[in-house]
Amino acid sequence: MRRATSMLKLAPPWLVRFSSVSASSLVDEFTKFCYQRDLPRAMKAMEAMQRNRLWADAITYSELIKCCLVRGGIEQGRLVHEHVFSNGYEPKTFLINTLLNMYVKFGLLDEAQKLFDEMPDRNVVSWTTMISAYSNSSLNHMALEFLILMLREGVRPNMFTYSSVLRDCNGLLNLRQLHASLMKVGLESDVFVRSALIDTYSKFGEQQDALNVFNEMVTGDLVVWNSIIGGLAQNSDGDEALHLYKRMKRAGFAADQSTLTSVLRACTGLALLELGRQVHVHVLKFDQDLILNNALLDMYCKCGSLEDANLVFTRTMADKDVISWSTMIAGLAQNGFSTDALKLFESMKLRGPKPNYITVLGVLFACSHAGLVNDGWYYFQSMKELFGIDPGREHYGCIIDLLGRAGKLDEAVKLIHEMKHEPDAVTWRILLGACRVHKNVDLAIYAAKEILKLDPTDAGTYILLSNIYANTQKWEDVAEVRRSMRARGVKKEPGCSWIEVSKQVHAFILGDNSHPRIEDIKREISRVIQRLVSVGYVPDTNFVLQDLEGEQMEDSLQYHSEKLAIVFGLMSLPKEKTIRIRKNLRICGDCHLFAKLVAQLENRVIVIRDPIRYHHFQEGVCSCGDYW
DNA sequence: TTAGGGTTAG
Repeated sequence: MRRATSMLKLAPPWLVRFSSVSASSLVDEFTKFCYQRDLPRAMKAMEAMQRNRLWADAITYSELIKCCLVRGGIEQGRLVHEHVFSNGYEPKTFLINTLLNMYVKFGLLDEAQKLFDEMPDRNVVSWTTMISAYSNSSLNHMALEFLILMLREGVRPNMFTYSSVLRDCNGLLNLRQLHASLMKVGLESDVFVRSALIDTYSKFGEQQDALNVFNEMVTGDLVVWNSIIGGLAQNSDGDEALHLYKRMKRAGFAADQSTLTSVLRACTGLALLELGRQVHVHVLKFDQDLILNNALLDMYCKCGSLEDANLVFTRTMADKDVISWSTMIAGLAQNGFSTDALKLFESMKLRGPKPNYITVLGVLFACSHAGLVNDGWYYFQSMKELFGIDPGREHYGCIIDLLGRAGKLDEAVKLIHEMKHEPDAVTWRILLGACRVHKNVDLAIYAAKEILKLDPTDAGTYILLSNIYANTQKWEDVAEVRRSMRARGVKKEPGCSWIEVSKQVHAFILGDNSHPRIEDIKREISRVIQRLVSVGYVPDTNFVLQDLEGEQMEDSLQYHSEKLAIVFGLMSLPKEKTIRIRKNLRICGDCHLFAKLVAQLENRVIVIRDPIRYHHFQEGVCSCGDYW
């Protein structure tokens, strides 16, 4: 009796309680605690059940495992695992799947794999859980391998499996095969599968396929719309992305953070500042969303409105990550505000996140832009030591630009040959830009030939090369270049400039007279040129190394697309409004001079974004420092 | 019990 009493004293209170209840009420108590999400009591009850060789039903355990995931930890999860396999109890596949999912959610792939290997019967859920786990861990080859093994075992994939595995495709062929096989079993109408298909086709740059999948949709949801809008925006088809955004709204869907991020990206690509500002109003609903705010910040930077970007960065954004800082630093540098970019980088080092690969690119770009050769070299040579980042091809590109800008062309070539990475077309184009500024024809020919070896479709480089040969009267070489262009089907892209006026985008294309006010614009250009000539403007017809990408000598200099757009801006926008233009080709020397003088004479601010650089013209100077 | 969409450079 004394012994029994002492045992009771030693035993924890819950054991005393359960020792007095029947087996079925023990399980009932456990079930109750599981559904009440009372994890500590459920765990104690489970221990008592184990002592008494009692088990509950699989759904109750699955509730307990959910509770471990939300409120507990892996230790409790492992105890559940141990219990459901104890004393010869054989858990159903459903329950093992739940445990499998638990290990995956805790990030314990090895343990999940071990359990999966030991499973007597694996069903589609078991396989899909593993496929999804590998897919989320970026082990795409494993996910695909599992799909093959699953098919070999005769387990048929369902919509869950396909929507997981689609993003693991290692090639377009693979994607088309999966697309065909899911169509055979009629799974293409599932919204998850459809959005995964759209997303994956977009990632491979197959926009038409993505659009086909989208257009076959009868009923879809917001994510499907977001997939197609996002895919188009990421593949530089901003116009189509914005068109579908309007359709989405007409179809009755309200934009969420993901939609607005993609819409902002489309505005960024098209330099549509006014539309971007309208989108900003909707962004205010999601003011804590970091990704969306970063996209907003980038939109203002790339649309050339650094005032707005600064306001977003300093006032709106409570949380900032390395992307926010990098965006702002690169934005300042690209728009010609190098000193501000470097100051911001200093404050990032003091109170911001750790800089990454892209942050350093922005910093080097700022140094190059401001001609800070020593600072650029310092950051380049110490980036590994200071920030733990190995210089990549792009960092070398900035330094080649830095040397080129400073006129150190020989050193730039030496660096290209010394760098660890194989130079690509971009590397050689940077050198070519320096040759243009410093009028080094021989080196320009060398760089142009290197570009064409790597990118035989680059129309601008063919034309540049042909112009150089024409200028030095090497007619056979001119003919050879033209032959190569024809043979490869390379065509000169006409110069095009876009300007946003009263919520409408006006496009001006060289040689195209379809704009309703084209005659007025041409008359106004003549008047403006007359005024400019009176203050000393002489049209610059030296195109040989001026015009990199194509608005040609034989075309009328006077009607280059950016001149049409600038003058249309003067005619249509109030005096205090900045004239903002986006171009598809690099700005030519004459248009650059024209813009500087117009800005001065008409007391206007003009911002032109070409494919590579930004030009802020104000009071007769350009933020690019005449280097582009 | 298993699934899909958004941000910095080039």
